[in-house]
Amino acid sequence: MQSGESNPLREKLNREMRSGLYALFILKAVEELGDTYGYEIVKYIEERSGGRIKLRDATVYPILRYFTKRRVLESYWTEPDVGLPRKYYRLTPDGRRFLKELFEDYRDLKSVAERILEGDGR
Amino acid sequence: MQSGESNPLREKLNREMRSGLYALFILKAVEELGDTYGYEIVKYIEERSGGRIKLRDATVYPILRYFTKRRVLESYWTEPDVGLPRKYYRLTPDGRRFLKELFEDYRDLKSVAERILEGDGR
DNA sequence: CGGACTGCATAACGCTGTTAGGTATATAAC
DNA sequence: GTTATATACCTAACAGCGTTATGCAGTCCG
Repeated sequence: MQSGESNPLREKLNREMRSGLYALFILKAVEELGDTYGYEIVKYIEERSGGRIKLRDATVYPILRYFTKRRVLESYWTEPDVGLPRKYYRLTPDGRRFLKELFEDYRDLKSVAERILEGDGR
Repeated sequence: MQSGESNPLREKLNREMRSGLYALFILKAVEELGDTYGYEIVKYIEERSGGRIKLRDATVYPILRYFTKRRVLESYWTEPDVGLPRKYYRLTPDGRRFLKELFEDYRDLKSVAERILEGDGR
């Protein structure tokens, strides 16, 4: 994208690698930002990744609703005097624990991937 | 699985995180093993990951064919005097270059994930 | 008044891995 | 001899995901 890539197969596999981390990125963003909303999450991840991860809103909003349904997040609407209504999200206590577990899994996967791909630990 | 996990949501997100790396794991296995075949790839990855990554054959064989169609891999059958016929795969020259690129992308994603999740580099 | 940015939502689509089968040989256990 | 396990490959049906495309709507700038 920013580098002159144009290999469709490479881009496809890149998307696949990234997409598995979206849910974790979003939860982490909510943890970092405190009470926050979809659009801000997208911007936060984009900025944090140096512009390398650009989530679509059609990716983020369903994930937020999905987590809300499962009590990982909770949400509420605000009606500001000026501007559009916003739907805010924050981690529930269960969600906080869940994010910790998921983060451990991520670390574990990282070490497994390093073993397979970079020959560490053997 | 081996640890007493039984949180379906956690398992689902774990699967998603892992699945994005399958193609890369398989290509890396072919690079490491030289001429090799599906069953051996599954065992190699399982052993290399300390039993944490167990690919299904129904996952691996379609991926091998997919890469073969795109000239990343090439394949040939062997008819041993004893045992079952095997379909061997190896990297093509293009495939070798492609794997290098993909490996760079993986390293890049890893660093981006660390920036977002572990607060490195900021 | 038009464009860019903000802010949320849903439907249709394509692509993946999973699940669940099928076929087949070799070997060890009972 | 028959069952179980390991080896070795394949395909079809399904569920789930992100992408694409589209809609609505307020704010701000030129």
